[in-house]
Formats: sequence, C-alpha cells, structure tokens
Amino acid sequence: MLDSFTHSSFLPATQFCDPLMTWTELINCDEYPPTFDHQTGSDPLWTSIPPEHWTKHHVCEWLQFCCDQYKLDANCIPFSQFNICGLQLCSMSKEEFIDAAGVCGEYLYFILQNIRVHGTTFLTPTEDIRPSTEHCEQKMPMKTVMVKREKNPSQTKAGVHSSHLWEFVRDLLLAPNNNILEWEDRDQGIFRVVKSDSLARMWGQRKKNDKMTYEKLSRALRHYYKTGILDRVDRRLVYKFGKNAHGWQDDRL
DNA sequence: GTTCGGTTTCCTGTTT
DNA sequence: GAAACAGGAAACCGAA
Repeated sequence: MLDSFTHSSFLPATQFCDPLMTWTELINCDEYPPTFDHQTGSDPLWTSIPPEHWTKHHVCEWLQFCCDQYKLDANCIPFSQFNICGLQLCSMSKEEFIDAAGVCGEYLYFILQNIRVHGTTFLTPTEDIRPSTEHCEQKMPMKTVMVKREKNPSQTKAGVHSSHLWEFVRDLLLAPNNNILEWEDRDQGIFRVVKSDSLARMWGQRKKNDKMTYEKLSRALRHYYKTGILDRVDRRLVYKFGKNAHGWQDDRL
C-alpha cells in the first residue's frame, strides 16, 4: 500500500536526511522539519498536529516516514493493522505494537512516544525551535556530519551505513519509555542492558541480520573499549560511554 | 583493485 | 550449569 509513496513525494525537503539519522540528528537537522509546499489547505501535516489528532492518512504517512528515516523493514509492518486514526494509535500499548509488527512495532512505539513526549512543537517549523548553525555547533557534536550532508547530498546513501551500534544504543537510551536499556548513572554515562535478547533482536532488525545474538552484539560493544567510545564497567550487562562517545548527554531534544 | 573501519562470527577461557 | 564477559583471530562488507 505504502509502496506508492515515494520518499521524494512524501518528504521532499528531507532529501538530505540520512534514512538512519538518529532521532537526535533528525530533529536538530537544519532540513528538519520538512516543508510541504505541495501540501496546503484542508489536510494539515502530521508533523504539525498531535498524534492523538492524526487521521488515518496521517498515521499512514507517519509509518512511511518511520520506514524511510529509520530504515525499518516495511515488509514487517502489516499496514492494514495500522489503518487507524491517531487516537487509536496512541491508545495502543507497546505489547500491541509488538503484536502487530514485531520488533518494528517496538521501534514504532518508541518513535511515537518520542513525538508524544516532546509534543509537536519540535516538529513545527519555527525559528525558535530550529537551531541556528552556530547554536547547533555549540550544542550538537553531530553538527559536522549534518553540514557535510548538506554540502554533498549525493552522500545520503553513504550515510545509511554510518549508523553505528553505539549510536543505536545511545538513541535507544534516549528514547522515553524504553525498557530495554536503562541509565544506571546518567551523569557518568553508565547504563545497563535490561533486555539483552530484545536489544540483540532490534539491532539484528536494523542490520537485517536475524542471526544476531546478544553474545555477538556484546562482542561488538567490547570492540569500543579500544576506541574509547565505551569504557569498561566491571558489572554484568553494564556499560559506560567513553570520552569518544558523543550525544548521549542530550536527553533534552 | 586495495585499504580501512566497523562489525560479525567463532572460539576458548574466565567469572558470576 | 547457565549466562555473561574478555579478547584473539578471521571473515565479511561497504565506503573511500
């Protein structure tokens, strides 16, 4: 159904956005929120109204947006089950999301909660919300990456593979209501893996690798010790962001 | 075609 | 005994 939507027709102004751009990157991107010049009049944008007020069409657009931006496998999402209005969508529990779309459902749930928690103001194109370049440089370490993208839109596809495991973990930690990872010491960047299997499943989904296990994922995490992205914590299932990890302090988007 | 970074996979041994 | 950790080694893959 949603295959009929193309990225260009749906989000024309996000052409420079990395489909795997992190949530933090996405909403701080100068190209975000998108402008919908072609959409005016009676059908307001889903970005401009609270999820509770979304129409079925808005929900549909949001799903497509999630697939595009977070590279979720659209084949795993039974769109017929999301042929509902925003109010019904918001009333769905995480379990219902998971029942409907498996791991993708879990991810969709997180994204929706993010929108609900932060309201729609951050999706509204106001000068106050959209960070200026200078402001962004001070607050957002990822600014450099974004500037590169703007300068060279042809690198968009390359950006798909710039999503690293530690960034995936970081973004999951920053997502509200996630029960897979939790902070042990927010200031120190110490966090704990609560549901190792779920984490591995989600990472496997992201990498299109259904053979991913927590054992393999943890090995990948341990590689980060060498590069200073993670520091060793001598406790089971507990990790700490190192000096070379950035963005994890930005819990306020 | 080569190099490189970032995993992924497999393994053995250790610790909890 | 199971689960998780530690880390070596090799393979894989996409980007440059």
